[in-house]
Amino acid sequence: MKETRSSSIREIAAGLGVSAATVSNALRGKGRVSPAMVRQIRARAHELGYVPDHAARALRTGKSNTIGLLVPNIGQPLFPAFAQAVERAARQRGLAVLIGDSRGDARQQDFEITNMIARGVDALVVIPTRGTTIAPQSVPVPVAVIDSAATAGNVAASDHREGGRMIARHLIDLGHERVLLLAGPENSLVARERVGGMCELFRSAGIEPVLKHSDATFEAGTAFGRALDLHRFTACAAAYDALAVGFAVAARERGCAIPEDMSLTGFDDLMWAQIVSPSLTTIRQDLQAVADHALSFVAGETDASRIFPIDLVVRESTASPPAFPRKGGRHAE
Amino acid sequence: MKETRSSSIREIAAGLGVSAATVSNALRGKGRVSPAMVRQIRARAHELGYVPDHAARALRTGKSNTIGLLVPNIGQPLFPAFAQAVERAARQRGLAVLIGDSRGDARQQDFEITNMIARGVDALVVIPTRGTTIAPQSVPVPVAVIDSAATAGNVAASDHREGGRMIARHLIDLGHERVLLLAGPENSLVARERVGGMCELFRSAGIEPVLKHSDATFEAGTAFGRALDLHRFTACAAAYDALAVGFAVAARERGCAIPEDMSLTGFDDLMWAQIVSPSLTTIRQDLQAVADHALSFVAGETDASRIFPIDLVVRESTASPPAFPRKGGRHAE
DNA sequence: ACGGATTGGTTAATCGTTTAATCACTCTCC
DNA sequence: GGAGAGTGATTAAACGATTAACCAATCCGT
Repeated sequence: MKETRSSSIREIAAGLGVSAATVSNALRGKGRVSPAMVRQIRARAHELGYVPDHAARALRTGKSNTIGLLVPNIGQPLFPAFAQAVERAARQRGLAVLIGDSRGDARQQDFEITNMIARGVDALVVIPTRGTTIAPQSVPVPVAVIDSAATAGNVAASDHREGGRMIARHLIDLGHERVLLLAGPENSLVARERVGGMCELFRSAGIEPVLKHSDATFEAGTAFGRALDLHRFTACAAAYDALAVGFAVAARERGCAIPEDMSLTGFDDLMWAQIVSPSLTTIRQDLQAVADHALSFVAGETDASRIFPIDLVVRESTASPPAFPRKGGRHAE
Repeated sequence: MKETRSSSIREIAAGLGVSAATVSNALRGKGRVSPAMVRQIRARAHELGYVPDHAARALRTGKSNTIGLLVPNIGQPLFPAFAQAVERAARQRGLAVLIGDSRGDARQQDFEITNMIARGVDALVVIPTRGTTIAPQSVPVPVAVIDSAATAGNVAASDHREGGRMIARHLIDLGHERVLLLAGPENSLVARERVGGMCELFRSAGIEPVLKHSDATFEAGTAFGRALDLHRFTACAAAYDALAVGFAVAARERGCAIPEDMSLTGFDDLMWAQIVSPSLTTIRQDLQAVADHALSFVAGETDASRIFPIDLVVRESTASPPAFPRKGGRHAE
């Protein structure tokens, strides 16, 4: 009982006694067709519920009006949010989004890219999986790589380094001097930027943070929270929210109060950040802006690569260190 | 400097002095081609980096090897997890996934559906947005609707009703008699099933829960936690994890300890559930199983609709009520 | 050695749309 | 009234892969 599949352009043409070309022209407002005819054709097309065959158009024009979006792992909380932003930006331009998940695997990433190319996407938006890099010249369509500002060929990114600086400045202003830095994966360019920004400012303030590398997971955060000697630090700055939240849980288990005994910061402003208790001071990216720019890049509207400002979101997890003359206090600006 | 775009089938044919048809046959192992020729053709195709033009193939065969996935809101945490499961199931079948987000809007949902049809998807997997329903006969491709078991035309679903029963049984076994039920949106079929399952069992145990409807959001949970008289209840069962977590935060603010003063349960086992403190007793769906069945349905491998079992995950947020002779205790089975 | 099957291929049509090239008119202007 | 300029359409050739129909050999059994 499946409905009769949508009528072709020739059906409309036949019904009106004109040629297929005229219908095509009328529908798209090109060529030379009398206004009266255009109206008739449009009306009939609408009446028949005509929708152009995408494959045929793609074959003829070489454009599929589809872009590919490749994320490292859509299971991780930040990427769906980004996918949503890309999807919105794409729809505004009449583009559909083919989604791919590289599952943190470089080979899978390559496979997905060629697969999407084969499927005729007009462009790609890629968030490279850790430790990998995309060579745009090896891909026959425009590619917007979204990674760190320092990555060669990067097209759009948040200013992770400045975000790192903001976190460090915030902690320094609060009076912290002994800080633990959960630095995330060593081979992540984004993490490197974040950590780089923090270290830069800490050092310029005469502070040498203690760096710990790990995966960017909740569990890794928990492990550090359990293993480390927490009394050595008055603040812990994590390169990812997940690390921070994991650390918080373990710290609380050990009777370390946040922010009273130790301040804690994250990075990304995942949904968790507002929910956990105490709510997390963190950095928020403007994902929609990044996505919009990526789309306008692959659409050829600009050829500039851009770095987007980032926001410090101060919540409850940061305060001045225990024995510190209050300067700002708990809900510091 | 974009690479020369991939060669066509005729290019291979010309280079080997055979016809295009033979190349097509050789590449796909159909028709009659000598083994030697097949090898030659395959070799040359590989050497030229040939990839079949997807649009052309789709036009000719009417199959795009692409499915559309439509979710209500990819920003909400459960759907990305599901999208990942669908994507995996699709890849196993060599299908790509076109993703759409109906943003909780029925009109947008319809628009996305026709849009995807127009793009030639072979099938659709749809999680209907609340209060809407999909009429498969109005869609010219196979559709797997994933909703509640009770929905007409539903193809794959978790057994939300049984999940509700499991929660209720768990709370009853612990000895709770005064229970608050955060029932989620009234027009959500899934929520209705969950709540229905709980009520069914509570009532059969002589318990009449207090129902409160709202959005399935963290904020709504918080609002209830602030507004209600918590002393009236020994347990709160929420139809969604987000509601439960929101409620927990507000309850704690008011000095209500979970699970000592009140037990709390969620639904969905979002990542949060293990992270919040106390960790949340909740229900977990087997998303991969649901996704796999949806795919095998639209692939025509089965025409049965299936309901999948669901798991109770007992964590720290449930215990026997305050003045109750211990039966199970805090970490009850 | 001859009719029929089998093998290895070719031809040509087709999917639905776009687009350059062309055509048949009707105006207009001197 | 005839040359050009518009106007409103038509024709036909793509786009690249698939596939039914056809054809030319070769093989086999009797």
